[in-house]
Amino acid sequence: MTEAFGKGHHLHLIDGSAFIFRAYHALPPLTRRSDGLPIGAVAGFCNMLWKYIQDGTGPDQPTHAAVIFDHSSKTFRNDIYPLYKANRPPPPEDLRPQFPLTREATRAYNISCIETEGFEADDIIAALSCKARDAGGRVTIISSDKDLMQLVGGGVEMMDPIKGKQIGPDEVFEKFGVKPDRVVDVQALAGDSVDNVPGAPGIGIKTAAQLIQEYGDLESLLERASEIKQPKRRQTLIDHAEQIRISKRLVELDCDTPLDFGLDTLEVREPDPEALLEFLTRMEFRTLTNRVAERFGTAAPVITDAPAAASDAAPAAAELPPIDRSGYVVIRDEASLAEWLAEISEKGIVAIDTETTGLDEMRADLVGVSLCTGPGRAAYLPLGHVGEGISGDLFGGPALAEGQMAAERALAMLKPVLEDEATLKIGQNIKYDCKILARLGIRMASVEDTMLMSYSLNAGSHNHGMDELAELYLGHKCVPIKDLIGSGKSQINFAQVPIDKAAEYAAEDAEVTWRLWHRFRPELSREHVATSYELLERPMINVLAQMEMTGIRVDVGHLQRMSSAFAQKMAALEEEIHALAGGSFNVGSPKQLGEILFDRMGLQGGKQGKTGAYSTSAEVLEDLAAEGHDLPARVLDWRGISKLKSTYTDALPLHVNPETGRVHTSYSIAGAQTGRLASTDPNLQNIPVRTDEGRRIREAFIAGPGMRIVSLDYSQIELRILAHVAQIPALKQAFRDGIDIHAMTASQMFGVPVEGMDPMIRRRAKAINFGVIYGISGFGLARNLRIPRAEAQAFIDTYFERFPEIRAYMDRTIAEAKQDGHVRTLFGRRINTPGINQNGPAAGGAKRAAINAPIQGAAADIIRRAMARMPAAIAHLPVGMLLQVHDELVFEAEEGAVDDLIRIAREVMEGAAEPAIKLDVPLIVDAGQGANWAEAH
DNA sequence: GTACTCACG
DNA sequence: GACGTACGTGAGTACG
Repeated sequence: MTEAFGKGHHLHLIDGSAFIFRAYHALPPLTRRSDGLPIGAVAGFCNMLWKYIQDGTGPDQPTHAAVIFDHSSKTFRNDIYPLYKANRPPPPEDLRPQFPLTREATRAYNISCIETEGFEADDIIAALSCKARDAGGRVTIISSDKDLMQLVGGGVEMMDPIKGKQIGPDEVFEKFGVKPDRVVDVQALAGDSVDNVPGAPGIGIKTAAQLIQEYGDLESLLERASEIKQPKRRQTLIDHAEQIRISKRLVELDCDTPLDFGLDTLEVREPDPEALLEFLTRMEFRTLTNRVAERFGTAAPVITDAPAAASDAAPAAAELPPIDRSGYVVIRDEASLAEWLAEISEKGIVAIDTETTGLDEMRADLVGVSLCTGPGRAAYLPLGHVGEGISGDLFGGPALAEGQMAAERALAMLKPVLEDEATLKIGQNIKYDCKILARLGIRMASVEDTMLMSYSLNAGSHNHGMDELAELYLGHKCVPIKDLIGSGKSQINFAQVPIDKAAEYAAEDAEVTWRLWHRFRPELSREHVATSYELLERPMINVLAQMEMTGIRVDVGHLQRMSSAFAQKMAALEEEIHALAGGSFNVGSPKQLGEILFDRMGLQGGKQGKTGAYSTSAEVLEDLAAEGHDLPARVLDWRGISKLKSTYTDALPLHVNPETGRVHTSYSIAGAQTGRLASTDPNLQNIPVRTDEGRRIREAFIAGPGMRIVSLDYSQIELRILAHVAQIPALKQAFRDGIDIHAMTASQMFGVPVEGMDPMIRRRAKAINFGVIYGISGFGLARNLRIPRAEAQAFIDTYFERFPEIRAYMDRTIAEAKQDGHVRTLFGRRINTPGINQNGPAAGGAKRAAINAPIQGAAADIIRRAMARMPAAIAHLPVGMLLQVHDELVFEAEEGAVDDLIRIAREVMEGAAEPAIKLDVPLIVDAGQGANWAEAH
C-alpha cells in the first residue's frame, strides 16, 4: 500500500492545455513524415515533458505529479454566464486531432493524466492544490496562467515553464497589486477579454487593485460604492454590481471540485521504456526517440520513411503467443471489479465489448461486459444472465443467475473510467457499445474502433467483421456465436447462456480486439491512412450514435392507410393478370411469371442467368409492354405497388421503437467500399422519391409537435468533384457561373444553344455525365438511354473529344490503381483495388469501380466532414440531425430555429472540404423545410 | 443460403 | 474480335 500524501511530499501539477497551445504556437506546423498527420503540438508537448522529467532531479523534485487537461465539453461556468469564453475561437483544425495524442503521450511517459467533464483544468488544479496543502504537503503548479495565481500561498507556488521563473506571493502582488487571496476580486472588477469575463467597464487591473486595497475586499467595495469620490467610477460600480458578482464567480476557482481519486495515486513513476519508445516511434519523433533510448540504455527503434512491406509487419503480431482462453477471469464482486478498473486506469487503455440480448441497440438489454488489458489478460463481467432452468420469478420476469454483481453498482463503478477522456477504450464496431451504454447513462469518451482502422487500411480488400479480421490478421478462429446461442428457431438470447461459457466467448472477443488494435495502430501511419482514420472515420462514431438514438418520427396511421389501399389495388391487378394469363399463378414468382410469358404465351425474350431461368426484370417487361402486351404492363404495376407495400408501408411500422415512438436506423460506417454510409434496420436511404405514389411514403416521416423537418442536400456534388479532380475547364467554368450543367454538356457536344434546348438532348447529356462517373461504356449508356449501341458509342466518342481531360483522368486513375493496388480520394481515403490487374471481363468491372471510387468517395468524405462539424455548429439551437442520405442531411428543428439552422448547416456543408482542400468549383447546398420529409425535400 | 428484383444516391 | 458491362448500397420474396 502506498503511503498517504502528506508532509514531506511535493505535488507537481502541470497545466496540460497550456503546454499544448504553447507547443502548437511555438513550433512550425510539423507533420508526420509518413502520412502528413499534423503532429507539431504533440512533438512540442513531448519535448516539454521530457525536459521536465530530465530536470526533475535534485532536492526540489516532486514525489507526486499529474498533467491536467481541459475537458472538451462545456463547463458549469456556461450555466452561470452563457457567453463565458464565447469569443474564443475554436482550436485550429490541425490541432484538434492532436489533443487525444497528447493524452496518450502523457500516459506513455507514465504520468497521471486527469480531466473531468464539466470542469476546467484550472478547477481540478485548484482542488488538488487545496487538498495537498491541507494534507501538509507542498504544491508547484507548472503554468504561467494568471487565472491560477489566486491559488498561490500556504505551500502552493507556481512555476513558469518557459521563463523558468518561480511565481510566489510577491510575483502575484507585482502582477495584480494585491495578495493572492484578493486576486479574484481584482479579476472580477477588471474582467478578461480573452475569457469574455465582463467585469466592470472602464476598470482595469490598476484601478481594481487600488479599489480593493482601499476597501479591503470586493463585497465591502460594492456595499460602499456610493462613497467613491470619482462620479463615473462610482456609477459604474453601482450599475454593474451584479455583473461584477457574476464575474467573480467565473474567475473564482473552487477547492471543492469533486475528485474521484486520492492524491497518493499520483505518485511519481518511472516511464516504462518500452511503452514510451513505442509511442515516440509511432509519432516518428526521431531525435527524441534516440534521446530517450539513450537515457534508458536501450537501442533506439528504427523509424523508416518508406511504408514497411506487409511481410515486415506480420512478425510483430506473430510474436505474441496464440490466444489462450484459460486465464480469463469472471468478475463477480466489487473488489475484483475495482482491481480491474485500477489496472485499466493505470494502463490508460482497455479493449471493451458488451454482450446484449439482441442486435438492435435501441432495444437490447445489457447482459455483460468484457475487458482486456493485454494478451491473456481479459475478464468478463456478467450482469444480466438468467438462471438455468428457471422459468421466472414471482413477477413473471426471469430470475437472475447467481454470482453476478448488481448491475447498477457495477455500472456506477465503470462509468468514471469509461467516461474518462484519458483512458482509451478500444472496441470492434464500438458505436454499438456506445449506444448500449448511453442508454444506461454512460457516455463513453476517447473511443477507438478496430473495425474502422481496418476499413481505413483495407477498404476494397475484404469486409471488417471481427471474425474475419481475427482470421486474416491474427490467424485465429473465433468461437462462433452460434455455438452459444444456436441459430434459427431454437436460438436463445445471450442472457440465457451459462456465465462460464459466455465469459470465454466474450473475453476472447475483447482480447481479439486488443490484439487487432496493436496490429493496426502502427500500420495506420505506415500506410498513410492515419489522417483519414482520425478525420473521416473516428468522428462518425459519436455523430452517428447520436443521430441513430434520436431517430425520426413516423406517422404509422398514414402508412397503414396506404397499405390497405395498396392491398386492394393489388388484388384487383392480380385478378386482371390471372385473366390475361388464362389461369391462376403467383405473380410474385419470377419463375412462374417467366414460364407464363415465354413458354405459355410464346413471347420473345430469351433465357438469362446461370440458373437458366427467364429474366422478368422491369427492363424486359417494359420492352414487352411497349410492344403492346397488357400482361407484362399489369405485372409492372403490381410489382411497383407490391414493393412499396412490403418494403415500406408494411415494414416501417414494425421498426417503430415502442419506447421512443420513433424509427431508429443503424448506419454502418464500414459497409460500403467507397466511404459512403449504409443504412440498415430499416434502410432509410432508399425511401421512394422518384414516383408520386412512392413520394407519399415520405409524407409519413414527420416532425414532432412544434417542429419542422429540414432537408439540405448538395447539388451535383459528384460532377463538381469530377470537374475538380479531372481539371475540366469547361465544366469548372460552368459550375462557377452557376449554369445548367447538363444543358452546357449537350450544347458543347451537339453544338446547339442552351436556350430553347430540346429536353431529349439534355437528357442524353445528363445520362452521359452520370455515365462518366460510373466508368462509362457504350453498352451501359445504350441500355440506359434505350438507343442503339453504336449511337451510344458515338456520343461517348464526341464527349471525350470535347472534354479530353476526362479520358486523361480515367487513364491516370487506372494506372494509379494498377501500380499501387489502391486509389485515393482528395481527402486521403484509400480504397484498395485488388481485382485491377486481373485479365478478362472481370477487369472491366474493377476498372470502372476504380474510376468511380475517388469521385463517390470524395463526396462521401465531404459530407462526413460536414457531419463531424455539425454538432458543435448547431449545439445552441433546438434542433437535431436525424438522417444522412449520401448527399443529403435531414434535421428536425423547432419552428423558430428553422432559418438559423438552414443558414448554419448550409455554411458547414458548403465549407466542408476546407481547409483540407480548396475546390476549384463552389459547393452548393439546396435547402427545404416542411411538416414532413416529402415537403422538405 | 442464393438468386432475383427494385428502392435510393 | 470476343468477352461481359454502367458505380455504390439493403431488403423482401421465392425457391432449392
